[in-house]
Amino acid sequence: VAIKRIAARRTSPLRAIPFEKGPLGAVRTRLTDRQREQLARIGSRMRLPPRTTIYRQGSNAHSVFVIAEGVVTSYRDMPSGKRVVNSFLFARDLFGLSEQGQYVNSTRTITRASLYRLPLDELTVLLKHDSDLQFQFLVKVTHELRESQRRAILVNRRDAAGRLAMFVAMMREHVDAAATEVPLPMTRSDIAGFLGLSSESVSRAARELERRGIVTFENRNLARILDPARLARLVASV
Amino acid sequence: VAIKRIAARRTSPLRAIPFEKGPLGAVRTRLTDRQREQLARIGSRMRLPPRTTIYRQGSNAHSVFVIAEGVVTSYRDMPSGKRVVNSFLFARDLFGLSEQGQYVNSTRTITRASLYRLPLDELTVLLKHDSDLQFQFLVKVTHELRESQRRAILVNRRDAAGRLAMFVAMMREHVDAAATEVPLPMTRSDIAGFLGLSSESVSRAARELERRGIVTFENRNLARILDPARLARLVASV
DNA sequence: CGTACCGTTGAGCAGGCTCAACCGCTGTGG
DNA sequence: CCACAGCGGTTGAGCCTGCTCAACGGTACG
Repeated sequence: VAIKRIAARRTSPLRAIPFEKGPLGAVRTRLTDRQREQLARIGSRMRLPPRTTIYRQGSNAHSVFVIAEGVVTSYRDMPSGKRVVNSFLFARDLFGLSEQGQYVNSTRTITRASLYRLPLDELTVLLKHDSDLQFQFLVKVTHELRESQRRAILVNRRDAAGRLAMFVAMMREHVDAAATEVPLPMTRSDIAGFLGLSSESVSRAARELERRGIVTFENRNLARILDPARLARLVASV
Repeated sequence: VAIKRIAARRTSPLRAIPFEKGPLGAVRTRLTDRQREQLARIGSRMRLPPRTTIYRQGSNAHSVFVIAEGVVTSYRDMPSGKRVVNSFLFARDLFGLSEQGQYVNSTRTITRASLYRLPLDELTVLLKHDSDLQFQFLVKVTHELRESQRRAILVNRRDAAGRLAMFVAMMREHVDAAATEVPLPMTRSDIAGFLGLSSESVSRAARELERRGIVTFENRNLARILDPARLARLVASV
């Protein structure tokens, strides 16, 4: 069943921006049917309900995961009790970073999610034998690195409203660069952990953006962009 | 000349922690003589004086670089004039991340440096043909990603002294995990940009660590760890 | 030897954190 | 179907820490 599901996908299961521009780069972001089939052969599909821990930091790393559907968060619990959210992951994102055989972060579903689980040892062999496929992974990890750096820049801002504006803009990209409705499936605490703010500050920042008429937060899981131009200016004014 | 220099190296030109533990993982962190030779064939060596810009953000990305010797900083200048330092790079580190044909960060030497320049198009071809070599790059980029996440955690700390302590501990790793003398070749501004602090706060944090008897800053480019145990505790208390 | 920049120190301010109380939604069980 | 319990979210008061602006000292490089 899993094989059929992956093989049937027309779009690539991995999402990333290529190293290079141009037609060659564009081609590289997609997998061939044969590669999809190979991944499906070693992988298995998992369906998980919301708020389910996938693995914990420090546990033995056996697999890498690709999201077919749903939203996942990658985070670290610090000794102080604070939770740092590294990233929110969406369809076609890859996760399961390990170091010396152990996962470095914990991951948990936010929405109901469907994942492909790729055993690490088998994936390693496959990547060594298929350099095109491996190149996809290289591009993907490189993309993650850039995203991580973007987050670092985001957190450098002093003002909470600016950080939240950047966050809304980032989430917007996952729907459509021109979308006005932006779903925020994660909790305010998750957002706070990602932005390096307290959840109170996230609340206040949300109210601030509403006061300024830039974004409204219709309910806890939906933001609406009222003034795209001013949002863009605020985001750019780092 | 460049070919000889790379081929002569006994240690791998790339530094990273492998995905997996065990002997297999250990082997993977090293390149074969043939791979070194191949990299040398497409690459050229550059020697640069201190404080020399290697490339600027937004310029056309033609090459990837590997550091043979010296220290390099990767940073972004923001519209507000603030400079965010993404990373400090040392011997065997890889840099030259690009997106759609353009470099995403600027890079500059801190000390005198010796670099291997690898043209991107030739490197791409080489990686596609040598999946073992490509695997090294994959491991390397993955390592960079983890480092970037570590920095994100670091910056989440509220206290300047704690951030600076983590920084000193990080720099210490580049010498020896047990070293008491830690060279800091970069300026206070560079450190501030990396830690997400003002340079004044870095100064005050340095004074604070001295006051507590944990670290002394003997001169602008050398820190001495006085109390490793308390430093470790401070670093861990995130 | 001079000069410009790096680094340090001080004063005052602003913004985010903490603690605390309250509100509102959601989901569960009777 | 409704009531209640619990948690996520919001709002307020006061504190704390890092930022800004400013002046001064030191050092490295031309």
